[in-house]
Amino acid sequence: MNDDARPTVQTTQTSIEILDVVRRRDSARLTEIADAVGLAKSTAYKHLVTLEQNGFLRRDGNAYRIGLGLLTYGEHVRHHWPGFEEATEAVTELTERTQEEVDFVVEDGGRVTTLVESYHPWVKYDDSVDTDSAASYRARVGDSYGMHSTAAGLAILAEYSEERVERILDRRGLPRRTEHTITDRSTLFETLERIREDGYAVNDQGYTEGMRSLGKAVCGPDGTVAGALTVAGPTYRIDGAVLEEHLPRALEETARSLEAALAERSCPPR
Amino acid sequence: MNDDARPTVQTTQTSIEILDVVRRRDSARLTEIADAVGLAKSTAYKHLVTLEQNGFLRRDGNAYRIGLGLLTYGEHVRHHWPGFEEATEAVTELTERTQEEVDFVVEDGGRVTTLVESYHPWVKYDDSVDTDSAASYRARVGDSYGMHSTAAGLAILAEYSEERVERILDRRGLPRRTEHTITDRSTLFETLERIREDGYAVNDQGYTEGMRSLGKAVCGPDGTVAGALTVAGPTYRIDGAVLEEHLPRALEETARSLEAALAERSCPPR
DNA sequence: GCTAAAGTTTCGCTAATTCGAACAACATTC
DNA sequence: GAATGTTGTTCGAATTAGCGAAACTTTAGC
Repeated sequence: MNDDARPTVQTTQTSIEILDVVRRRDSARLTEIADAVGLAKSTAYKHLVTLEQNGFLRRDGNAYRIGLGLLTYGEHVRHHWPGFEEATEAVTELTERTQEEVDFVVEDGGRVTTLVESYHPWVKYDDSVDTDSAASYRARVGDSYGMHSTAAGLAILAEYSEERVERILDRRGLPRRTEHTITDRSTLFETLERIREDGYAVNDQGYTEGMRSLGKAVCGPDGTVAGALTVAGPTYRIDGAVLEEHLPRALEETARSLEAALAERSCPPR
Repeated sequence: MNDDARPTVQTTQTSIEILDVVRRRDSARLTEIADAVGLAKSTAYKHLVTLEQNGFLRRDGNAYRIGLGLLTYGEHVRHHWPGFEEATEAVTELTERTQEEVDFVVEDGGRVTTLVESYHPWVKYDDSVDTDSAASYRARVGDSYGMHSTAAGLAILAEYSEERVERILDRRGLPRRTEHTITDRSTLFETLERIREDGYAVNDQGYTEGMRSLGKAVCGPDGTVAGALTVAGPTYRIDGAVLEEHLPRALEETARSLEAALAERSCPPR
């Protein structure tokens, strides 16, 4: 049936789909899972046992959750990602300077994934206004987003060739998140042009209503894009001189020093 | 061949073994992987394609590494773990107070896994002495350890029934890490008795030569063990009054306030 | 430009996954 | 407290789909 070019292993695919169901529901039981992926109970059961034995799932009574084994893999990716240490320092520095939510993201498969986030005790949202929406929409390590709906993603796209951008669009489309999300290609390419002129990207509530963010691509020692730094906050604070001068300058300077750190790491001065 | 009681899915098991190989080698190529798990190249190839398509692996040229998809799962576990927020606060508080490496760990399958670690810029090791060994042996989120070789693990074991401890020992044994590791059962049970008297566990270089740590079990609202807090540092600093008075008191107080926070979370006062 | 090694595809065989049904263990309901 | 429904677990048979060997293509080294 599946005449897709690339050879795959369906059993593994099924196991992965089960993991996906469990993650999305946070907790799921056998019958529920079997229904969701369209498998016989007995088959799903065998998958669950296998995944549990390897620590990919954790069983609590008859409910399955994601297991700690996957934590080991996740942290491995982070700590072995080229430039992780330097990016963490840059995020810390920029967080202290701006007192806003700062993240470092990387592109993967046409989407951006958060690799480093502000250590949260430092970032306090004003309790008086919409704390909930702002706080609950914080980027979390491991979260991934469509590139067109985040400042960081736009900043990265602006560095890519037109055909590379097209390929990503073909694959991922331009799904709408809010009223302000860019949803057609011509607007996107105009925005990218603007970003190249300014040197940084602005995303005005394109992902979350009431949140504005700035992003700037960071190049690695080989000249290719290593990722992007992003600063985000509520619209009432990311405004005026902060939006147009203060944050762009801070972003620019931190990005530059991060690029320097990355270059130094790859060819140490000694 | 496999006459183990529990029904499993071998294909998935194979995929997991491949992931394990890639993680341990940090980066591996097709032939290398096929050899390591004892598969034909063509078979391994299909697994690799499947895992890559799902973001479990990332391909850089012909080298495979762990993919960002697994980061999503890993962070999900952390943030959905009952009491994660409270444990993070406790770790931060205890780190500031002690200025040493602090972790919160949980038991899983007879081993302990680090769920929260000190945010590292705060903890600086004295550059004058063995920085390398101490710094490189920092606990990292997702790392797991034998319970008998860490203070946190011992503290948890001391709360378990004798038969539960026996079951864990049967499964995991008492592998030696250093000259000081507890490797026989009678010594272990004596140590556990001592821990119950003192109210906290001390691990004197049982995991890493030159590192000493203290651990204290933390109970959840239901009375069962939720995890353990641990403070670790080089032997020259974890000594004398610090070892016998200051750290035990800090650990005790933080553990108590964490238990209070966990209780409050499960039955909010409103 | 040749050789060697590595990655990719094809294809038949057989082992292993799959499903359905039967069994056991709980909860729920009357 | 018996009966009924639901959920998890085991078993067996049919067939799918995972596996390995070899052919093919591409890349790397000399």
